Amino acid sequence: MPSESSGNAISLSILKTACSNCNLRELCLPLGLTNDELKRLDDLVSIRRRLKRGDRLYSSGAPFDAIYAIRSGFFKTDVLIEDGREQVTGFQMAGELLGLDGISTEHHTCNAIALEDSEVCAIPFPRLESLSREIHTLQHHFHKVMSREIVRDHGVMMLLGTMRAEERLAAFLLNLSQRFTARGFSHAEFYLRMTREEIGSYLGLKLETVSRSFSRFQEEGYIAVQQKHIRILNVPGLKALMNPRA
Amino acid sequence: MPSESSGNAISLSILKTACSNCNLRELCLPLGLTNDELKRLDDLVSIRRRLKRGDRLYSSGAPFDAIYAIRSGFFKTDVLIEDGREQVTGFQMAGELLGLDGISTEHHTCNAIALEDSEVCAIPFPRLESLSREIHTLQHHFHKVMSREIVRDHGVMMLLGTMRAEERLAAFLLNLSQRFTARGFSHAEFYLRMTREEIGSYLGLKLETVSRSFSRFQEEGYIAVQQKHIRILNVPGLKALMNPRA
DNA sequence: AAACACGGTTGACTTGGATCAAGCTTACGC
DNA sequence: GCGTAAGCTTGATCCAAGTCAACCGTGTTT
Repeated sequence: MPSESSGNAISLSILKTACSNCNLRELCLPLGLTNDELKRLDDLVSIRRRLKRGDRLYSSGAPFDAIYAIRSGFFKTDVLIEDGREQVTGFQMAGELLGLDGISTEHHTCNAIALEDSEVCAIPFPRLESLSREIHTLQHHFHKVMSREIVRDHGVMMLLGTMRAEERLAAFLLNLSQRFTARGFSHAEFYLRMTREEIGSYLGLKLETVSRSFSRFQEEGYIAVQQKHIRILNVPGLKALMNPRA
Repeated sequence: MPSESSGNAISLSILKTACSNCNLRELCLPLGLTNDELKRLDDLVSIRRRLKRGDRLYSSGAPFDAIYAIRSGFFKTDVLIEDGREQVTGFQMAGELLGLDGISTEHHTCNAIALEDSEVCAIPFPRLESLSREIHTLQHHFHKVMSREIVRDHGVMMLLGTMRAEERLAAFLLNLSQRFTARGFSHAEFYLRMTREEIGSYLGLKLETVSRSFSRFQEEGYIAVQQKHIRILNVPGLKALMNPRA
């Protein structure tokens, strides 16, 4: 693992992490649990792990034993094929879960890489299954989270299968904006944590096309771009761009 | 519902359906259950539904209350956007589950349409959740099935995001072949249940491109095509096509 | 402060797949 | 058995995005 945080052998540290006083509990796994149930989840989610920018949370092929809830930071997941092609399958932010792909074969099938210094809570999967056999609400919510991931993937297929470059990028920006809003950040102004190349990989475009589309959006007054700093100036305009026919 | 089988008001018929003597149990939900557990699943999976070619199993927006196991037949799932664009999100065959997308919002988010006369087992979701709280193996297997769907979706993203037309089609054919094989059919000879347009929608291509690629594969001797009848003549050749660089 | 590297922008040119269009095949209804 | 429609094939042309290449901006290292 080349990019493991060097000079600090212990990247897996045991810290008191409690879902019950985590401000992400309304976005994350604990959603809908009673206080008593929350306490039981606390016992399970006791290991927190810090990652520096560029570190891998897990790699494709590695044995699966836990899913991870992002406490802070920003990640990408990607799949590589032998000839070097990369497909970014998603960008994840605080409150979202990572690692669901590993349940299927008991091995991870993609790489999860921190795009900024981040912190995650490890949730040992067998214990999550056993607790969700006891807590109905937890079980149901977990199923919803997995299903939501499937629905999200369908949206990406739609994007990749039917949209043109500028529609894809508009959809991407609006999606980010909406997710930042849900976390209490500005909907109109944010920093991109990923490069043009990573955006391109996610959207099925080359980095030059991403860059050109950003420039066009700026010329048209939809956004202001300065490198990774984005300000959205015209949400309805972007929405119209996404769906030029309707 | 325009295409509901007319002249036959009862498309939802109650028939004795038992997982315990279903020959798909090794592919489907029952995988890994003991005989006693299977009996309990039988109680739950009691409603079978027949669909004619073109019928919808469910539509986007409809309330979700059950997932469906395909007993026989062939389906597509698709998502439509307002301007009429269609994205086929998958083709499903016997032993596979339909409807997982609906768990997330309690409403279906795509359409499921039979591509040939088909039969499905309806599995009321609340009852599945309650049974899987009791049967460990069922719970775990269900999680694996959902996870497998996520992994499959990543594969489609890879295909749509990074592959060229002929690579996509080669991957598609090899995937079908492999799934037919797993069901005891010939790996080398089968009928496509979907049109060129549906294949194109799934692969992010126009029907003309699909048709031309089929023709090229035939010229090169990789396959023999006659409308919907496909014979695969050179599996290694197709595999090489899929990944020309490596 | 200079030098380097990485990421981003922009331009010129190419190309794979889309589009438009015509004709063919197969299946089905009358 | 004939007519029609739906689906498939093939050709000619076009264009959105890819490729190749030069240059710029910013941040980091020495």
